[in-house]
Amino acid sequence: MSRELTEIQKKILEHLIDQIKGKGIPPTLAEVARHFGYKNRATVQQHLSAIEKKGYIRKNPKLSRAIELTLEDKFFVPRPVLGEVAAGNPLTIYPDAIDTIDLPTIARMPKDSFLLRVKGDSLKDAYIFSGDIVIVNPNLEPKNGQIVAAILDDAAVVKRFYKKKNEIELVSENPDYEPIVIDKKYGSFKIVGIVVGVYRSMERRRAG
Amino acid sequence: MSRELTEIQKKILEHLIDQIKGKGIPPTLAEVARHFGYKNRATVQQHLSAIEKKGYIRKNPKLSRAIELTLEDKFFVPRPVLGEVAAGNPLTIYPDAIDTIDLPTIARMPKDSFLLRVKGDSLKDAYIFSGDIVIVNPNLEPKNGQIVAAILDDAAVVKRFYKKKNEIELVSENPDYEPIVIDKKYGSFKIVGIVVGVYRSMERRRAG
DNA sequence: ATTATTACCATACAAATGTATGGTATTTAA
DNA sequence: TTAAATACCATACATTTGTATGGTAATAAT
Repeated sequence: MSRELTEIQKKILEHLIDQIKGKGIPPTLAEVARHFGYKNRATVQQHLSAIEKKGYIRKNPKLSRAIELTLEDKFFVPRPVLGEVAAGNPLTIYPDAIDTIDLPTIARMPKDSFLLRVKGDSLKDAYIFSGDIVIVNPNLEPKNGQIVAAILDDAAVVKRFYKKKNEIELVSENPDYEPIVIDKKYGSFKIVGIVVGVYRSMERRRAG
Repeated sequence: MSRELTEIQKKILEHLIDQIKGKGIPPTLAEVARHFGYKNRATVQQHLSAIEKKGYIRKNPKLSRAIELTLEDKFFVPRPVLGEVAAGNPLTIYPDAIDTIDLPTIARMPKDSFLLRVKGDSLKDAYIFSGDIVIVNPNLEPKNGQIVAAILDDAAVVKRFYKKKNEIELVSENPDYEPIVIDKKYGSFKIVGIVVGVYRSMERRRAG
């Protein structure tokens, strides 16, 4: 028996990861069946035991929703990086995921949050460096002084946010870059979310 | 009705968090009952609805294990920091948790991993700064060049790991600090785990 | 003194759940 | 050509699950 998953098994495993990581709770057989339009739980049942035999999940018999991801043992799960973001001058953003990084399983994405890779050094005084992954939560209201990800004229920036009377000021930590001032009524500007964290893997870095 | 949890409700909520964050799957009523020695699910049922009324969890009726943590909406969950660790000169380690930080809910700890707060600047060239939280995984074998947390003479250090013939070399990123060389047979030395990630909250930091 | 809240217990029940078994059709491998 | 694996379906069954209801006892609040 090969360790390779079939296309359908792959899709089911992806769905399991999405549910477990995103919704926080593994689905039941019935729920998976519903999601894929299967008329029957037994179909899912058989796919799951195939996936389990190939070593990607572990099931705790008799218990409901007891699907564990064996991937967790490797401690890293692939996650899409939605774009690169200029901490210095804006960069154009990409329509789809530009890359996939191995985010550790400790980093469970909150619902709807996404990752951006930082390019440039304008946030180095906030200890965010080129190559770091920032975790952006789109569901929080930005408060003064928080670091936000924003879209400005179809490009993305990561900067510190300050609300003034009629303008919004986006400030770099690095004094080499001038603050950006935007009129509140300006159309091509949108706060995407606030940066709730920075993650930097130790994997690929070596001592200089 | 107050928003305060009773002692027992607090214990049950903690157990829910542990199960959801640690084991990855919310428990059933029966499982919680078993854990606390209750003879009956209805007891748990009533505690859960009390906790839900007070706003700490949300239940999806009729579905099994459908307990969501409302805490997630606040995006930060208290997590114990097991000690401080000197990136520069070693510091004594503390027997118990020295502090609790608000780790974002995105940061789900892998089983048995723990947090250490970094003090000192010897890792600044690896972009780890004083105050950063490093996530340490004790279940991985260190490879050359990886950053490890180690105990040396009852103090903890975070340094880059290199295995030589008869010695182990612990190297700081910061050239101000000399490498530490330990004979492999030396007793009071132990690798605690490898640093799988760095987390730094954006919360309490302000622009200079 | 009375009412509410808390902290348990027991019983009951419909619905959901995991699993087992058997079947069909198609594709892939030996 | 034959056998295996894949991808579905249907039916059946014991257990588990969430929930409802009712009860007791202790404590806290009014």
